[in-house]
Amino acid sequence: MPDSIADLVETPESGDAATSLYQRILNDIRDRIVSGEWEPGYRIPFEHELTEEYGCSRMTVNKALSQLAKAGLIERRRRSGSFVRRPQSQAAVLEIHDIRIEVEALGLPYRYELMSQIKRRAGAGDRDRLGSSVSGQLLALKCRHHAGARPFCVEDRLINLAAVPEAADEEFIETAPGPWLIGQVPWSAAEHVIRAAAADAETAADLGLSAGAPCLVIERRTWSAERPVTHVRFTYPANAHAVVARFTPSDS
Amino acid sequence: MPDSIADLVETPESGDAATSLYQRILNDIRDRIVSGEWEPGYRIPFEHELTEEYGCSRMTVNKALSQLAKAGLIERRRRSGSFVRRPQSQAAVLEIHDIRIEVEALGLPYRYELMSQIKRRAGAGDRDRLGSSVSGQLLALKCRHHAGARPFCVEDRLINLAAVPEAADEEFIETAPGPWLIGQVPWSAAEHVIRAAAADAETAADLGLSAGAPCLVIERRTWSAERPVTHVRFTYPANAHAVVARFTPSDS
DNA sequence: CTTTCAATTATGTATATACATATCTAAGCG
DNA sequence: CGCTTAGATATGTATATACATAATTGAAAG
Repeated sequence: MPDSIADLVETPESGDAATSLYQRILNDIRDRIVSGEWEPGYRIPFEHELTEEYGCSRMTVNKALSQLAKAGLIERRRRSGSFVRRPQSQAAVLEIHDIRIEVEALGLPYRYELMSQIKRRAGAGDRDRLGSSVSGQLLALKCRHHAGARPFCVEDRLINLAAVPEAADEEFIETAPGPWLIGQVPWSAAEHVIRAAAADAETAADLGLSAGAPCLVIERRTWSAERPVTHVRFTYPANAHAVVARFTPSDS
Repeated sequence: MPDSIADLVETPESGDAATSLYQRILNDIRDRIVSGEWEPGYRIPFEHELTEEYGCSRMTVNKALSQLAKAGLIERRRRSGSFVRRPQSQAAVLEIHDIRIEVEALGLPYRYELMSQIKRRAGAGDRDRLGSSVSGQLLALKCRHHAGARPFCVEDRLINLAAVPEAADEEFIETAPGPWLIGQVPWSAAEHVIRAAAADAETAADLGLSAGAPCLVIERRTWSAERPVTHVRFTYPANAHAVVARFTPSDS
């Protein structure tokens, strides 16, 4: 496994309380590396030293170190020890954008349209999107955002009613769910997945494209206090949209 | 955090003899997932079944499955079993700028290939990419990164020789320009643009796609001390790649 | 008929142990 | 002095075992 450094990031659904020992060891070492306390080339303590420090077995320490090695943060050499590798780069911050502002910035009139709204019990597919911990009622919305006369993007959203019960009484006819949610729930963490995909028949019809046309898909999962709040998938026609992220190493 | 996809890596020369058992189990399962034999939602055999099949202990099977779970290929649910997740790359381009690590994190052997290398004076199109302040010599590179037998992405790069004169003497046959630059120049700022696009004829040929196929394009401009260093455009086939970014408000 | 609770089951983590393997160190020999 | 060899050392993988935890099933109680 391997992981990428992204995998080393604590995901919101993994609480802090329930962390296992090997995870704690891993976090401790990772923190010392990314904070710069242990610089590249530094030899981190041997397994048997960490074993003593944490009062655990070598297997537990080994699990933490193996995963750090797979993540590329350290390099392990038999007989020599484990060494910090060159510093990892920073995570970029993507802004949570408001589509209205985006459209109006283009100088086009913005229009929002609710296409469907269904309240239902969470199924397996929903758990894929919101997180496996979700059970109970949720709200499935499909909306369309227009720029001038043309569709700008379609929005396919799930809202966890256990986290946001007020959403059940909201109509979402005038207000888009994104801005409404921001006013309701303070989010504590988010995850973006950005990818390209060919438009399926439904999406193509919604956006006025031909099936198979390239689209940019942005999915966002949001948590509030460790609890999944919403999953949303925006589908934009290619060329209508790009994501920009700027960052500097000094940010962290 | 995760982690352990590093073990998903199959070294090119690795036959069956040199690989460890847990790695072999991991590869077997991964292959069945990526080949489509086990579709998303499929329940893979329980640990105790794999224990029997491979004639090993549960810990060994568990190591393989845990790493697959961290790699995001499967989802594990207590009491229910382990299930194939819908395909989703966990590569984090914004965090890891090294495609080798990205490919290896997917458990595939990595290969780099230099396709062309041209030294020329900056023109108008180059200034669009590197910034208007650029004048003088620059290096234009085209490379291809492979994951296993298939092209993973093509890289189209400009290097400002005024900022990195050493690049003129580098061959870039063994080393990809990305890792080389990181070792040469400390970057102080970067900007990413991520978008979807239809493959043009040249890109389609390079990636083994049909023209018009949806692709994810990631462009990055990097500066060192206010001076443009490089502009690079990575083009990935859709479905082969996604960008993941996680963040919390406290980061910004 | 519904709710509650205990048993079952699969995974999650941890331990002690064992042997393999790579590599560095130092002793021994020509 | 240079080369070979044996030991020491740290990591790599595997085992058997144990108990914890989460989720589902089914039986008992209301």
